[in-house]
Amino acid sequence: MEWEQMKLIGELKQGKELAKQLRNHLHPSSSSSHQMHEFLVEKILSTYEKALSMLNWEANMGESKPIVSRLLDSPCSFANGGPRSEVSDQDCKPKDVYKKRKTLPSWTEQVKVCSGTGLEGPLDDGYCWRKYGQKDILGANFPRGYYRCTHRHTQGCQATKQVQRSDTDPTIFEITYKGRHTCTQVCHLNMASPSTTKKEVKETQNHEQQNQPQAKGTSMNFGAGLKVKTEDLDSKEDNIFPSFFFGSPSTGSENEDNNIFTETMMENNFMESFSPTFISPATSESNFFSLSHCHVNSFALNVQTSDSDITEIISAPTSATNSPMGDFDFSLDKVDFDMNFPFDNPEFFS
DNA sequence: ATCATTTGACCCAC
DNA sequence: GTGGGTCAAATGAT
Repeated sequence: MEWEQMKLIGELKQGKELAKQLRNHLHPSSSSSHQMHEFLVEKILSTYEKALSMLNWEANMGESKPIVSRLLDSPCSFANGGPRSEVSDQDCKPKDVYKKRKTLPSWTEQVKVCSGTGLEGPLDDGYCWRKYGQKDILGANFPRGYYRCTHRHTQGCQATKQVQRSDTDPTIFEITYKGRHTCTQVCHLNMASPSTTKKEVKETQNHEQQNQPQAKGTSMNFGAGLKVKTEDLDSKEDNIFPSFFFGSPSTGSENEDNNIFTETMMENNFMESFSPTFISPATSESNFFSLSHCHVNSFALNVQTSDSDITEIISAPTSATNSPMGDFDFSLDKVDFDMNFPFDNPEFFS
């Protein structure tokens, strides 16, 4: 077994331990929500178990290359994108590729932006996106923007998203994510990175000016105005990803319109800190504690087991990097990170 | 010079 | 045939 795999396994184990710690903090009370906590935490543990067993399986198969790399190298894998990707059709018939592309899991978030708060466009979700297309959609007042991960070529990350401004409520952006990030994002540490957001704002504002003028302003202010509703819409086939609903306990409202942070924001910050895999000593702590200011109340969970091969492939390598939180529910108010989290453990940041 | 966006064209699914 | 998703050359921004 190669060093990368051993390291990966070690980190997965660490994640497992962290999940256990989380379970300890979310000690079950009589409320059903806590039962849900317990259930979700158990799912996390089982996910890690799966990942570990898969790694062992890979090792037993005599493969020495890291799984993700192998995945991305595979000419027929989903990682090579659509039918007109760089890969020749010798090994992959276009139809097959399309089939596989179709199996990419997707989920939709509705990001609401309130005018007057300085947020006139969809908040950056923390990932680096590159726009590769825009389409006027039939029956839609606003064009749909197509974005893919900036690291598609460098790291083979196949994550894409579509940004569609709502017709009924122009302050709502429907963001459909497809595929999980397999890249090691670097720019996401800057939550307010305007790399794509400004563009999204600009493009939508252009239409907005045509259709329904609105105040301008693109400064990124996380404090107010952003409302996120995450839906699990697509996924008739093989959605393996959860949907999250962020509530704002400070407001006391059950309405998800009070949500503040997007799933990916949470994912990027919390999980980047939670999963030691991509953590850096210089940034981990600040990111980690920045979350303590988030009012995260609950995540609505919707998990489906996959029956397609490709989804299994996707879920395995990404579970430890991109979606380790996908299956559990937590309330930061209730989690005492300081007690058990090994910040001062040098191995943690290895 | 490099990188990101725009936009018309292409391809596939329906 | 049409609509949606993607590509890639042209263009723009830094």
